[in-house]
Amino acid sequence: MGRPSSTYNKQKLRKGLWSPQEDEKLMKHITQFGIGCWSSVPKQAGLQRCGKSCRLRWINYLRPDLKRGSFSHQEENIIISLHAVLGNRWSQIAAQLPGRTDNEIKNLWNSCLKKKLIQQGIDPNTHKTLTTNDPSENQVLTKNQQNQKLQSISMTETSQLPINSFTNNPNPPSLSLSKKTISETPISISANCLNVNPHSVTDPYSNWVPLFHRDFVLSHQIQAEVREDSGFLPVTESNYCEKSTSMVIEDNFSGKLDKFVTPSGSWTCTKGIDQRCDNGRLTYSNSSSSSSNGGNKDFQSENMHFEGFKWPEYFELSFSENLNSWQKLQCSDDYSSLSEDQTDPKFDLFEQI
DNA sequence: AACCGGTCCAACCGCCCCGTA
DNA sequence: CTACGGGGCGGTTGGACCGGT
Repeated sequence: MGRPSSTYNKQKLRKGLWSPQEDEKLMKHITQFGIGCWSSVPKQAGLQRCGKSCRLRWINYLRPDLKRGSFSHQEENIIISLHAVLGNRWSQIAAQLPGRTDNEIKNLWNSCLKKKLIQQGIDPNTHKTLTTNDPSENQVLTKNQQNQKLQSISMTETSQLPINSFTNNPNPPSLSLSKKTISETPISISANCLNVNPHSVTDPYSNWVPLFHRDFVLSHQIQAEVREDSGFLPVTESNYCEKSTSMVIEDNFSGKLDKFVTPSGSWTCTKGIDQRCDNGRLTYSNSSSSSSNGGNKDFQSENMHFEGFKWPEYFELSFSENLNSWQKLQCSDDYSSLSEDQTDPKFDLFEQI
């Protein structure tokens, strides 16, 4: 037996566009009572709508954290890149774009981005050049084939994710992970370095750095200019990490980030080693007495531990202007081999999580 | 001014998955 | 195990809007 059915939804329900009065009622209700059982919202809010309609209206229009206005070039590139990896999984794509809805992205894709890619000679379905005559290139993938593709994904099909401007960004830098595939058997692993390729060539249209993960999309919203002779990402914002920064983790990710290391001092996780995240936010504070200002600072994440998925392979990348995509130059298994080596001393540390 | 075709997007529809009893 | 309802998701649609004739 499910939940008791409501006679309310048997009444004549309104459809179509929402009036400002209806918006106001729904907004008032959510503001007052929060998001709960959508099926009971129409009755409680005095709306002649079905619960689903209310939910949709809230998610796609009334939600206060929605970003209005047209998509930026960066956002469009993210969508194209993520679509290459995820296909029409709009909700997962939307999860990488704060303030944007799956519906909005879907509409943008169908009305604009598809055409844009075709104009560039790229098949919007396969994200490969349209010149190929191989019929297998254009066929719809089966679910198994999709999974195989996700498992052995190449950089031409993966993401180029933005590193936003520190200098102009008043918000604390954040880092988010979203799960793209789920390992059949959860694997506890550790790795000793964030998989940021310091030698990445910057996107000619922006300062994006591709952060690639074989099984996950790593979206890194920290702005940095890539310095090719450096092992790390130099942070240009003078007061970056001055007080605290945070890490947003999605998809019930469990893991921890021990510390950032900067020339001016270490950053340690204030919540300690047992920190777990479930769609939560971790906060870090600077262990050094004060951070120096001015100039570039290198930072590195150390001892990043995850469970339930494999640590990514590490790729060298280059941006191809012709193909408008990132190309894998070479691949190192250093991290994946480390990650699966349970004799690695850091593995014990991870086991404590 | 009226008509027409194309574009865009808000909202609906149908399906699926999950939790509950 | 089954039935049922809620919620989420992707595909589709209908109407508003706009530019051209």
